[in-house]
Amino acid sequence: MADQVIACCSNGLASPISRDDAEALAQLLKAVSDPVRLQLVSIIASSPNGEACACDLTEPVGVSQPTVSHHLKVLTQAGILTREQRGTWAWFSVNPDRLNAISQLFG
Amino acid sequence: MADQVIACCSNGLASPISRDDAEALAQLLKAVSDPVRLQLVSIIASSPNGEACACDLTEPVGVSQPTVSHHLKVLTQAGILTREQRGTWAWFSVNPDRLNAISQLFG
DNA sequence: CCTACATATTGACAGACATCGATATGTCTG
DNA sequence: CAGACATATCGATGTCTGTCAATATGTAGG
Repeated sequence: MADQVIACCSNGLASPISRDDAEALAQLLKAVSDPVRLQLVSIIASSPNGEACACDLTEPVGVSQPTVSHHLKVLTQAGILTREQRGTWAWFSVNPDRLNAISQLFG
Repeated sequence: MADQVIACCSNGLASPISRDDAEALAQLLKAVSDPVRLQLVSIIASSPNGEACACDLTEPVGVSQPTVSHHLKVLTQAGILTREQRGTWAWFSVNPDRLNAISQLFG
């Protein structure tokens, strides 16, 4: 399982990984392998309270609203972002565990 | 510059990153966002002396020789692998700095 | 309920990419 | 130099993906 690969000390690539694990990890990595999505994550992570409204994300990244919505969905489905509806607005925050998983894979 | 973003403590996403930085980082991340490439890196990293011959890489990942060659090229061009020709054989080793860059970005 | 606004979905399209078979290039050995 | 073998390149193909305009859905406020 990918969770074991991601586990503890030294990095998760210290022993050969199975195709299934590689497949799961690649899916997680793909989610952050896009410039717009990296910008979105960095903006959300550095916002007050660690959360940001979708309404404030379209302008700084310079793509259309549907495209931002699409990227937010990809990141949310990958478990990297958490979505919370608050009235009219959708607030997104970063899931640190998911990012740490990537960090530990290569660290 | 991407190198600054990758720099030190806490993670590199703690402040909003520019499109150019995001573009450079995404390119690096894309290189490891493929199941076959993740397997290749893990196999090489866990080999004796931290290096492996291309001849030993085709079988374990289960794709054709040209495809493996292609993936090795992508990883090498991204600076993740180093290629060394030794007679008939090509030996590949992992560049730890490059992986640490990713680790610190998310750590 | 109707209007205004925020967000998501749909459909279309262009570009990127993983993969393969065929072939070229390179290197050693006899 | 010829044959064997390792690796890279080429060309083709099918699939995935980022993007947008148009539209739908949802959520207040008057």
